[in-house]
Amino acid sequence: MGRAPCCEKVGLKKGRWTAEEDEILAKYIAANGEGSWRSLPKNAGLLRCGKSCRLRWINYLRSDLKRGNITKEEEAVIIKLHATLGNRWSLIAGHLPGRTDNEIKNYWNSHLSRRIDSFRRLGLDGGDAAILDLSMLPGAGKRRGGRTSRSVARKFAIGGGTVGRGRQQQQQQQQGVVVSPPASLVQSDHSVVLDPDQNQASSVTNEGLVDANEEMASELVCCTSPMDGRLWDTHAPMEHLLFGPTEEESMAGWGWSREGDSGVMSSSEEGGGGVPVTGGQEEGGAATGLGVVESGPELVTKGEEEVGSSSSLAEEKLLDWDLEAMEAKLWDEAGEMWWHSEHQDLGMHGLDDGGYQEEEPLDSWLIFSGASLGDITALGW
DNA sequence: AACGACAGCAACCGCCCGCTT
DNA sequence: CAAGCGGGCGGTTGCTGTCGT
Repeated sequence: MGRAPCCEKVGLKKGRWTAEEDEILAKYIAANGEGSWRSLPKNAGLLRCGKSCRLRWINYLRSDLKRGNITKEEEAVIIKLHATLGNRWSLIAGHLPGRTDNEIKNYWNSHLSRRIDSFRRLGLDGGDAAILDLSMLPGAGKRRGGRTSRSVARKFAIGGGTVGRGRQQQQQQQQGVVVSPPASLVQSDHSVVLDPDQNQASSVTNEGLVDANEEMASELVCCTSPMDGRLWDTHAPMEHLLFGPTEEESMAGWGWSREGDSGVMSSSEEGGGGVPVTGGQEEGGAATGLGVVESGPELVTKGEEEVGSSSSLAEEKLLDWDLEAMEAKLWDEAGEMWWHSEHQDLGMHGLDDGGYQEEEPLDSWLIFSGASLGDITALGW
């Protein structure tokens, strides 16, 4: 039994607002103030739904709006906050004066989700996505062959996490309930097939150590789920992950062509001393994407209450990470860890000369491994 | 020049929540 | 306590301009 509609839709105008309508609405609100949206159209003489009036005012007519030209700084804030808050656009907008949730949502869906997805596939983190430009990618500048069309996105339930993802699933995510692996990994035409069961059985288990040995390193790929931040792995060959299905989409030239070159997070000693990665809530484990240190502070499960109570703290922390302190603490508690990876060879960090970088910067690792601010908070930072 | 595909954006829709009655 | 209402939020859709063929 649904709610009654907010207004009688019969005889009401829909679609684009005209300048005349804008003027009427603006003048009415200037004289009478905001609120009473249901009765506003009638009182103002507008043939519009009250909700439509509210939306038009909040998103476009308010005087304190910036509108357009989102800066790099704002973009970075959006990316960081989205990493923790997910699609809670109103909360994100609260950190960006003059920006509305609708504007941020649209910007994310049309610009950032695509970019982040691209860089995640390359094994980079969201911060890099904020810095680097899509135009760096091969084939950039051509509009075709880029973003998945909405019809296809709907078909395969992909596309920035906004298509085909309902409120219930979002709540499950926030509460730490295990959700399905990202459809982009499961059903994409990149031939990357990630079976959750396989995930259980492979080196990155829900509660086990990341235990990648050299043999696995030749084929194991770690991916961060854009849906829930979990760390997934796949035994799909790297080139299947990174390289598009067509020549046009090929990422050739990005330095991943060497056989066996893959990003694998490893423990310092095989089977011990490493960083356990908890990926779900089964068996009582915390639902985190970050490898939570077993000997560290008590885990905080990401139930709705905890998330809600710590969200503002998390936002502040996210915007002001003390990475040095985090790193020191993590090293103290987790022991040695590093990226057993040459994924810096991508060239995006300027190491396209084939140089080997043993240690991955912690911030990259955290983001890549899907750490959320809840995780960081749980670790006591 | 015409057409189709796509991106970007404005706006709508349905659901949820808090408050009031 | 239940129902209704107002408002807010996130997801989705439809329109329009742009680009490539």
